[in-house]
Amino acid sequence: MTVIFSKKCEYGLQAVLYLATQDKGAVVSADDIAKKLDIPKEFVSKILQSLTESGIVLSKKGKAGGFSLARDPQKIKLIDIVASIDGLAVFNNCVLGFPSCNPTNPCPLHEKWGILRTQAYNMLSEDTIDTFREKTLKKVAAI
Amino acid sequence: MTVIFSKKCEYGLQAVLYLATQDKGAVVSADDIAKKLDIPKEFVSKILQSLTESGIVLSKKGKAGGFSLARDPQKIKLIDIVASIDGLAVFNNCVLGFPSCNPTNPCPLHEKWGILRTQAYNMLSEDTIDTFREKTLKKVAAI
DNA sequence: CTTTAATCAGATAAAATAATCTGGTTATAA
DNA sequence: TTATAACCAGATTATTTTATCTGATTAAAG
Repeated sequence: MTVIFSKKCEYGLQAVLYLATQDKGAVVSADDIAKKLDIPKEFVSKILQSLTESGIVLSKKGKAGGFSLARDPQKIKLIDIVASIDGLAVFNNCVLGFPSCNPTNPCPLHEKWGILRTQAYNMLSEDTIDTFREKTLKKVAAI
Repeated sequence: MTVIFSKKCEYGLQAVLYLATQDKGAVVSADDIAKKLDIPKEFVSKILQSLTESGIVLSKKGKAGGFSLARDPQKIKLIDIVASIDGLAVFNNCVLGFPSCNPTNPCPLHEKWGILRTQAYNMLSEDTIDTFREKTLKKVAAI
């Protein structure tokens, strides 16, 4: 099982972080990305297609084609990828699965979890992905 | 989609919290629990069966049978239910899905997420479920 | 031009999760 | 002692998620 994001979203985050380690304008094929990250090629290919539609990555067709970031890594945040793939329901839904959990009708964990989920949201929206360049390079090298 | 627990686990947590609102020794049928919580009867029934095997709840067979807590609510923590149903992998796995994410080979979010996940673990292991009695009663009444 | 290597779109398959069904056993209580 | 209402065990079905396949299109490079 995944932690909080779907596999689709995890792979999307990994792929975008990886693209952010490339030189500006560089194009990387889905096949290369899949190999570097050790994830299924066809799957990540589909995910990159959808991120292209969302305007997060650019695709270049034909021979020597592939993917690159649609904007500067200083202008992309992890929450953008999450919002595009999984959506933001995880930041609204009840951690215990109770229906309509809100301040008026809180579940027993509502307040405590509310604090954590705000922190989680911040973790994904405070930094832009250029911040993660070095760490991603190291991590990917070790896969 | 769920937040961090499977549906099975969410329902299990709800059911145990509900049992903790009952008078000591009181027996509640799976059908009653399902109705109060507005969740599928057959499904919660299976979950309660497994929680019986884990020694978290007691089952009483036959007419007027049902379920009750296997020990005092002062001795049960939410993490016990999570550990029994989903396991604790969620507190070890990489939030970005990278393989073998650890202090030696951290992903870009390793440290930040590590703090949050410790807090999440604490949230589930600090209090015993008797603490949640009042809040659960209110929440269930409003379903 | 033709070959090649890539994305793209849509269908399909496989696996995991969620939910239900069936028939059996157990125990209460009329 | 019989009817009833519950849990139990295992099988099955349904749904969602994950992953793959197929054929078409695109564009670079020989």
